[in-house]
Amino acid sequence: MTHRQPLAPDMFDELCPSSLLPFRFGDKWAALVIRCLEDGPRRFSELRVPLRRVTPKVLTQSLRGLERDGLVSRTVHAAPELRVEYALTPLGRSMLEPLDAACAWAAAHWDELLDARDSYNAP
Amino acid sequence: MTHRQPLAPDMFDELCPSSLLPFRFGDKWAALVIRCLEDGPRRFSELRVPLRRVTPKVLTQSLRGLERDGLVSRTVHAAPELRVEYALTPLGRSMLEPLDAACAWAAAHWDELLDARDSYNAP
DNA sequence: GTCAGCGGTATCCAGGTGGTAACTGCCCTC
DNA sequence: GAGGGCAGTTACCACCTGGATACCGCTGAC
Repeated sequence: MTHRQPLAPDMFDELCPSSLLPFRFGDKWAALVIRCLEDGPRRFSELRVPLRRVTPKVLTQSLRGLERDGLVSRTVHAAPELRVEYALTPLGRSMLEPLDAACAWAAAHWDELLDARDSYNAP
Repeated sequence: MTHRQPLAPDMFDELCPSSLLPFRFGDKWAALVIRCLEDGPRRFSELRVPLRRVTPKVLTQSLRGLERDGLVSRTVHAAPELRVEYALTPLGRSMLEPLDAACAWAAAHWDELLDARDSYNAP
């Protein structure tokens, strides 16, 4: 399986910072990484395109965490050139379901959430 | 609406520490608080029973966060005696859906997750 | 008048998370 | 043989979260 479209640099520009949401999947960037891997394996440098706010160190951390939990696999192709591919494992793919549920909730209640914060800060 | 059963001290003893899961809802204790409020409003001291590992400061923090996000309401009854009740708002109740999705995923894949960690730490 | 229970606060502190900046080794191309 | 891309690593640092401990004001019961 190879991937179709290159990842766009502004892929997550519209997305609310995950720190605003009342839930998190894995560490700060894990959910976005999983989204990037949704339709096929990606290389390290490929992931850095939409996640350009993340430094390589932090991206490595996040990927190692996902790998440790068996959600993402890491494959090194040494020849003909160095090529490291990250892909969702079946377990990782199964996590798209709760992730989608969370995203759907956030999309449906985003305005309520913002209103609640506003009226709490300035009542 | 009043609550039926008192909360048991060992309510969450079996539950895996949320830090082991690849996702979190709100802060460390928020998901458990929401579960406690699932079938009716509860008092501060009532919540402390199953959440006895949480100090009052931290529980207050968590409740304030949930209140700020409009997921939980706080009502003070001054008479005849001081009585503070926390309850799920409709928004908070709507969050049970993604929360259940996450719990179902965790229950279904808990063993895989543990295996993945084991084999990562000792390959 | 003292004491317990309620619903918290105040203060301090340790550890973890995320970020910056710079650097590395390897291969390939020019 | 110099430079550039790939896939990171290293060292350092700031902030935030969560926890420990102690304390507070109020009320009602004894």
